[in-house]
Amino acid sequence: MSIQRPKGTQDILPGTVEKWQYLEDTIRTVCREYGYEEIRTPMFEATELFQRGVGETTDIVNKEMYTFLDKGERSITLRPELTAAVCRAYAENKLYAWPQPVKLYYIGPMFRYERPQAGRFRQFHQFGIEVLGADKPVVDAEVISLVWTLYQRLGLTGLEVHINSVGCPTCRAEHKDKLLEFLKPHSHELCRDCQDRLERNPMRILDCKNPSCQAFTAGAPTTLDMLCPECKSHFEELQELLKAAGVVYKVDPRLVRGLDYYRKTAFEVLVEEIGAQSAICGGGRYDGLVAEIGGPPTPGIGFAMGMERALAAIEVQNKMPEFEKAGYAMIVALGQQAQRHGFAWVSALRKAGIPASIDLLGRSLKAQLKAADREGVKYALILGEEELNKGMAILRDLRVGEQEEVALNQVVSVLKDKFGEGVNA
RNA sequence: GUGGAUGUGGCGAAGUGGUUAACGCACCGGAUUGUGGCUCCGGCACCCGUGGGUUCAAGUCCCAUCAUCCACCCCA
Repeated sequence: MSIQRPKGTQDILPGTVEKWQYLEDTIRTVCREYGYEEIRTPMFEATELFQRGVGETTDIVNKEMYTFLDKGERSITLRPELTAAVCRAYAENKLYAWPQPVKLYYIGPMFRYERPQAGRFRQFHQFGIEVLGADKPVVDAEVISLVWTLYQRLGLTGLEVHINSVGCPTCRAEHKDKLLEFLKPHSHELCRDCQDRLERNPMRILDCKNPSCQAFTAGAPTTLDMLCPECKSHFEELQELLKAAGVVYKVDPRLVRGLDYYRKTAFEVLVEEIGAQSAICGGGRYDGLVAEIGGPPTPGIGFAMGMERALAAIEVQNKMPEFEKAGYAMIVALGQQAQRHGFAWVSALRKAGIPASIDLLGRSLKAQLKAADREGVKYALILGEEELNKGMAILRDLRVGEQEEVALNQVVSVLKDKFGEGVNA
């Protein structure tokens, strides 16, 4: 096997696509119920969009982007996430002129250059939503409640919804000062990673998993401690609304999301059972991002859900439904003459809305029936020389094991009858 | 980028230096001429990720390389 798929990518084969389709269908249903509409943006964008939109200090921009020059010497990047792109589309297509807020969702592949592991891929899929043009806490609550509803619909249990507020630029700056003040004396005792973070993004030290760092930061001021009145009441109102909606959540003051654009609300949904990469969903508010990209000042909030991780969770919790193979009719033709007739009959059946197939390998009767049986075929229509001469066909019910002769000109109506309402369902 | 584990037919899996590389599943064919699901019989790896090396002899030892998996960083 000389050529294989690129590292961190997957082939989704029959037998597995059904699961994806199920997930996608469930997502679309919930989005429809919530009044969200789908948006599709390019798989690649100008590199600058992500540099500005996601943030120069983030790992995504620093080490995880698939970036290349196209033939016109433009720097292009395979989308590592979609929030920035959706904001770009909002500004570029002047969606701010539409009735606000604009409620969007997307489903599709994202690309990040990372070492793959359980729950992490170079090409992975996200479902996400973005609400643009609304800044009230109800929006935050609706977004979180949509995720909550989706997981319930999928039958998932034991999920933890963590919420936090990282404040606005004003209170965040204040927090940063206080935090540095607190950490400086301990700086040499922090782990090597946190030493770096001290320079780069001190807030992230708060969610360092290193036990000793956690010990040092136990009493550190959190963003919650420093919220300005506006941010504070926003966060409080959000919690009231979540309670009202019956969403079970946990306030996690140490929840800090990796992307630069977050303001106020940040949240995550965790599932422990799926491995080290347990964040199944992450999101938050990003007022200011649209303006950053060149649009009018526009508040926004959204989240992204890892579909591979969601599928993993559904799988470990045994919540994946069984997918039965769709029953169809199989034309079993014997000999060239019969095959020609049979070929015409498959077309006729299909035209009548009855799913039908015919042997494509020129196999023996026995082999054809065996294959039909394996594929879960309900009815086999056997056409041989004898039958053709009589203008008949044998209709065999493979489930029951009984058969009868049917006049060829009645085949369609008889089968239509047998398949009943299931045909077009 | 760092660390660990693994690498035998489509899949799972034996093989602890020495003749023709077990077995199970799957697949293909057959068991009186045109009938599936059970059973029985038969077939299916010039070769053990790749390249070197050690040895009279290697799937079995050594080195390198590649790939996959898991973990770290970080994230969905």
